[in-house]
Amino acid sequence: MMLGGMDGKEYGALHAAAAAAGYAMEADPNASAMGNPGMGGGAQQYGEVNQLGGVFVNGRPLPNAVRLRIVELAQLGIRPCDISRQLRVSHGCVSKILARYHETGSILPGAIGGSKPRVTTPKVVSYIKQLKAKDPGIFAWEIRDRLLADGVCDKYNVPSVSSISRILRNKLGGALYPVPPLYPVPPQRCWPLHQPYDYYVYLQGRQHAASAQHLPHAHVPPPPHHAHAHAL
DNA sequence: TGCGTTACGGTTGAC
DNA sequence: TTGTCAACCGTAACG
Repeated sequence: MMLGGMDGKEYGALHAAAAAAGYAMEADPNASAMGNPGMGGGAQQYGEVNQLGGVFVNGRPLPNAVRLRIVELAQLGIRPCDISRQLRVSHGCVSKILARYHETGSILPGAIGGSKPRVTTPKVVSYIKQLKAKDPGIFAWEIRDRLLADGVCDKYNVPSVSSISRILRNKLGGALYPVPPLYPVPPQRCWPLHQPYDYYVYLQGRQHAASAQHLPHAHVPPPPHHAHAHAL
């Protein structure tokens, strides 16, 4: 099937994204819950009904097929409000999915759940131990600077001063290695706030790792150019 | 009327 | 095993 207004390349890319998403209705626990027109949905299993009469599962992403359909219809030049009515998905949701598609090139929902990757890896801890052994009076923030300067960590995964302090206290033993006061402490920021896209990619990879194993390769959306423009 | 934004109640998964 | 936390979700409502 070829869609008007969309060349083969675009359409192929769209479906590649869907394929990478798993796009297996059977594999999606929500898929059969969608009894909406145009969704290819099966029998209603569970879920709530929105104002448009569409079925959704609160807290769970729309099935990939529906997400794909939204993008397809938009590519055909159909207005978001019409897509919303046709698929019985709230216009806010349509707007969100299209905005994400335009930004990342992916129809995939974000990774739900999980927590950020650990920054205090064994390598980092061992390096901190070395620094502390060489200079027992070193400040936590100095250690942090050294981790950056020596390339052990980058600005996105360097532990916070308080984390370093905790490592010194817990893993090195406060009695043996008295921890100097943290002050003066240079300004710092927390990891997820200034580099959300890295985390997005990390979680997305993690979440889809299982399903992507038997796919040629997962679709990795291009980094949004302003991913952290308003993240702070 | 169309649409971007946001509060809300919910789910998820690592720690 | 259980609870917490911080990410995500879609809907509904507002401007």
